[in-house]
Amino acid sequence: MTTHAVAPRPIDPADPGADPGPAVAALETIVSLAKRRGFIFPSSEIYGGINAVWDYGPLGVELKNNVKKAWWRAMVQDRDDVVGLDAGILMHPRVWVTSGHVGSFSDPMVECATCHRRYRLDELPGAESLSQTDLRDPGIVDRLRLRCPNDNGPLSAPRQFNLMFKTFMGPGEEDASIVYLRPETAQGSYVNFRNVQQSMRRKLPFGIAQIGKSFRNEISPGNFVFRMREFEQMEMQYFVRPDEASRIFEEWLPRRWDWYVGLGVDPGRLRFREHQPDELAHYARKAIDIEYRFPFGWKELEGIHNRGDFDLGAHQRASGENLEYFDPHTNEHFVPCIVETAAGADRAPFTFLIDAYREEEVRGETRVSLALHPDLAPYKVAVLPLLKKRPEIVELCHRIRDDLKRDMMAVYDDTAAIGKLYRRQDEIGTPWCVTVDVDSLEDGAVTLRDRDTMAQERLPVEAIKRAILDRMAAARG
RNA sequence: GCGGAAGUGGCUCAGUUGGUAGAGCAUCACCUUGCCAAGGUGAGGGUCGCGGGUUCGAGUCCCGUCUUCCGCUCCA
Repeated sequence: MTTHAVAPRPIDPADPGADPGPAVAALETIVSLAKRRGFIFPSSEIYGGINAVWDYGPLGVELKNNVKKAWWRAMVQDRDDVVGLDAGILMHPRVWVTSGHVGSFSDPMVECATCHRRYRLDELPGAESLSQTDLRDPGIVDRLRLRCPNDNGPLSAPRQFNLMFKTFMGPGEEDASIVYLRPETAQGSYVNFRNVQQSMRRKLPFGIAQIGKSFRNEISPGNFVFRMREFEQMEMQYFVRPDEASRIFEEWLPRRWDWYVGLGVDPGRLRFREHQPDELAHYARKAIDIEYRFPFGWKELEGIHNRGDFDLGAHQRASGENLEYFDPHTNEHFVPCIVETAAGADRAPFTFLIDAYREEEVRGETRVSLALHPDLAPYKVAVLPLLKKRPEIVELCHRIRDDLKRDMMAVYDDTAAIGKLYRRQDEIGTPWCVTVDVDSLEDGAVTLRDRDTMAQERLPVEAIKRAILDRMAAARG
């Protein structure tokens, strides 16, 4: 059951959205920390790197997996109206024709030689009604004497900007075997609508949740992992009666907002932004983004879309298969409408990282900590010896760590003085440390230290795991 | 894709008019200390993004290329 402890901010399309604000960490700081501490590395770095791809390091993959786990928990495990799916990255090529991606993802573009502005050829005055063949004709610009609307400069021949990655299915590189890497996971849910609905005996409304990689040849990737060419999505497609679509769309807004806030994101750095009619995607009836105030401005974190019956309707027409739903209560047949929540599985961890970043001046030194929600932290607990000279202390540390490891990510470290060991864990967001000292050997008690409050509590060794699990449950609310 | 800026140990940077690559932090070892980045001694780690050119000699000058950042454009 979802609670709404935090009221969503009102939608404010007039908000300029350019002010990154002073409270957010600088992008370089996050990039640097991410690399230094093993969260995110540039891909193929020893070869000079590859544009717009980043690799998750040992801590990054824990964080990202935890984010995906939290999303799956909220979306599938906690709900009885949403089921999971893991469709292929490769799909039948006709899927992308039907979805509109082949058409509007591969626009013929022309560029002005003097001002370098670019235009969709079919949107230039005088070219609106050209056929697909004409739009691909290299001589079309000269033939129609098209000039740049901005400065009347000469325009280049049309070039294809296909945002989909292509590859070849089968050993022969013939045209017939070209397939695309999916640019979104959603279509896998749509083409499996009937399979899921029938095999799981679902009645409307119900949803299909998917987490998986998608690929887009973005024109301008960048801002670290914000826009990558290979990225991961967490998408949920909710199938509804047409007369309920608007109401259900509105219901998902606060749910998704609360998910971020519940995992620790400062609501002051979140906002809703509704798409204006002229920026709506071809499939969308209504679209509202949840935006986060990144170091580089307000940017989309997640999109919530009322897609109407565009998707199943289009697939039904193109495939010739019946994708209608029969409502046993009203005896109606109809094509379900879809409310979609589409979140970035890279943007979300990125956001949690930025939002959790804390700096504090302590005696001239900068103390960095990541106030990550316990569910998201790569390590839940570090077991540390106050002194490592006594073998019994090290041995007790290992015993405690091994026991904790059965239930959570736990780590042992003894390569520095205790203060430094604590701060190392602070910097990677470990919420709790367990410290074993000489007294522990006598009284069987150890110190449990909290990352955010630095409060210490003395607990019997046997009570440590229960105490941590209780605190994790409490943090989950 | 265009324009601008920048690439030097893991990170942040210094490196004079071309003359054998440095610092701080980090990492590791040992000694010391023992609850919040303590101190001492030492060690490892860089063919200066990559490729070519000029030069007796290039981190430094020239060309190309890749990557990152900023702006424009674009953006499901």
